[in-house]
Amino acid sequence: MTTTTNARVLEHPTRDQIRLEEVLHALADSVRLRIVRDMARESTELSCSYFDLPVTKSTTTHHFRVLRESGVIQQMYRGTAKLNCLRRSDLDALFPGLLDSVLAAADAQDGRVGETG
Amino acid sequence: MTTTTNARVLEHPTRDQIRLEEVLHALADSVRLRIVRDMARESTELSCSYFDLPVTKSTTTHHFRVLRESGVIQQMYRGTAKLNCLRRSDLDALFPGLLDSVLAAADAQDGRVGETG
DNA sequence: GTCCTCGTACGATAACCATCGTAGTACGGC
DNA sequence: GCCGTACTACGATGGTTATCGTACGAGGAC
Repeated sequence: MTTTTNARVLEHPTRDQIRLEEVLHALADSVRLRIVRDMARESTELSCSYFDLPVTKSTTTHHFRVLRESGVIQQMYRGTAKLNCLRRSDLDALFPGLLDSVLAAADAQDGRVGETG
Repeated sequence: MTTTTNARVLEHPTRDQIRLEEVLHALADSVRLRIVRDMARESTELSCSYFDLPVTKSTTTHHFRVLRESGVIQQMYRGTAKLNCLRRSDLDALFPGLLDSVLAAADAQDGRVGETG
């Protein structure tokens, strides 16, 4: 079935459906936290292949889906690529300060662990 | 072996050993988030049995251990009871604003979901 | 000493999850 | 139409976790 229907519709939770526990769970994985940090740093739409992750592509797909379904990121297709961006306004509206403090904490922890130099 | 050694010593991570991912994971469970919120509200040492949780005692023990080993709470024995308190100063020093934003987010979500009526 | 309460340890179990490999679909270039 | 790139779907797998029940230990009350 070479369906030409653009079935490439990605399910996202609405703002009201975003749950704190799921967001925390999404951020509690080091691979996903790294994705989120990269996205916050670039602050533009990035394709999945932009990220150089220490896992295979299928695992990458899995992590992006967890992030999307928890409401942390938004994904959209553009040609063969899939663009990702943080749902900053939604997260900031629901959980003021949460994302920023997580990002700052991750940066601070990198400094503590001392992988940067 | 009825060892009378006070082996009732509880392992806690030092401040430097606390890892953001583990803290987020600890907070990403609804039972544990509830415990943390109750502790933050009372802001005093509470025994495990203070909390009216929808799980059995052994599961409660498990959740308290996860919270302790991730560095979120401190536990100490006093007689037959075990007292718990948040490691606020450690968490605030490592992850400024994180705990407060999580607590505020949990309160806001309660308001949204409207279970308080 | 005898009980009671509080919490732990251990084993079991079922669910979840991070990971992979392979096979497949969607889209753009030629 | 054909191929390559980007990503997905599916099945498998091994590890972690949330849950329970039962049996046990530690300390206080009597």
